[in-house]
Amino acid sequence: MMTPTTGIDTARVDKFEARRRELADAALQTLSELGYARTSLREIAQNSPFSHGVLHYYFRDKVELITYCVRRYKAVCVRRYDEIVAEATTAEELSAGFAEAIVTTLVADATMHRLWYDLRSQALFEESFRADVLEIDNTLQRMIWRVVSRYAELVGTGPSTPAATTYVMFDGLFQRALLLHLSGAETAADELRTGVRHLLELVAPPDLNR
Amino acid sequence: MMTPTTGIDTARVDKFEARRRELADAALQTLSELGYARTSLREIAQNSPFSHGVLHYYFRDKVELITYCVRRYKAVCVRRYDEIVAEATTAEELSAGFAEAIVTTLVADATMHRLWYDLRSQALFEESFRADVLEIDNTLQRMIWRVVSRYAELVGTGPSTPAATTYVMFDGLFQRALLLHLSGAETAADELRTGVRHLLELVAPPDLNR
DNA sequence: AACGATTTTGGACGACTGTCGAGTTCTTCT
DNA sequence: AGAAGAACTCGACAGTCGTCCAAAATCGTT
Repeated sequence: MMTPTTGIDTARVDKFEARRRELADAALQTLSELGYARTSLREIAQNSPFSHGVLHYYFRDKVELITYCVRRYKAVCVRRYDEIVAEATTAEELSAGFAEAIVTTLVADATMHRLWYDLRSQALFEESFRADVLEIDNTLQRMIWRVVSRYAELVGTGPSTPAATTYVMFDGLFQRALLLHLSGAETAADELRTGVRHLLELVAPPDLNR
Repeated sequence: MMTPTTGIDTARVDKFEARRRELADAALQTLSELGYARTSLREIAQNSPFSHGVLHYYFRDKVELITYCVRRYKAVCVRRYDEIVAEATTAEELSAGFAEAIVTTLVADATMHRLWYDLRSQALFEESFRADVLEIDNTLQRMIWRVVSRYAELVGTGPSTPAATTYVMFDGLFQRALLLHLSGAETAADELRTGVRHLLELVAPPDLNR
């Protein structure tokens, strides 16, 4: 017979999880500011209402904290991109809306995006990060695929490129734009906008026989 | 009147530079193994015939060493890609040779490539890395552009995409393949090969009116 | 109000970091 | 051979790191 889940137990678990999230958010804040290599547990704690000791009360060690952060980042990420997927009725509308949304997040959430690329690079070295990174990549890939598929549909054709390839092309475009933007290039946003629109046309070419 | 450059002076400078290169190569070895975040000066020295103190004899501080390493990496990189640029006489030959060369370096030089992506991510946080990273990126972009231009020429058309966009698409493709390869996916190499060939066709579509 | 459990604090620990400099070894030239 | 300078070693330094833990504070229940 299983132990029934009492109300008090779930309340405790909820509170525990809430605090974990709170600490993870403070950690994400610090990580996006300093980067993985320069972020310490004490620095994270200073950007939170707690002392540094509490981190080991809610997380076994640093790896578990960072892993939890990466997973949490994904939630933020998906939400962000879900907002991007517009309910456009024409190809032109979708293309313009999508490009605009990407450019907006490039500028508004630059530090969070650079953290993502930092952690993805860490996954090249630390095996413990790989599973989560690959999962986030796949999630983003599906997002992009939905946009491109819909665009191709509106244009009256099918995507000319596999989902995986399509995603990495958009990702490469964004990554480069992020570096330029953080380097102070005012042209970064504009280049990204035209790049995205060009790429959309490329992977979903207008059906000439329509 | 300028001070004439004596033979002995240049010999000393040469020796000094030679040792700097030697130390930088040891550092690159260690960096590619451990990643930026986990590499210390002592660890670098242990992967060299010298003690850790010597690093401050040849480099002012850690930043100068790493910067020198990045610049040196570029030299290796360019050499590598220069080998890739084949003297193909047909589009098919060039496409096959280029794809094959990329797949080969993906497997053979995986740790060096992951170091590059690590350092490029660091440039998102540390301003001191940006100039060198951007320069290397531009160099790689020109390499890719040469291949794509030549391919388009052989196909009898012009590239359909600007140089910057073309580069980041190939780069995104490679970056993803590297993560998959290091994660143990045997399919990574094959996917990269087909991805590269597909992308070549995409950015330099065969001229149907020829 | 008082008790036990949970949560939080902050100091201590050993290990490691980048940096520095005094001393030793090796080169080079007269 | 011996002096002068360059090249190198290695211990010391002041910090910082992740981790742990005993004590204090807070909370929920009676």
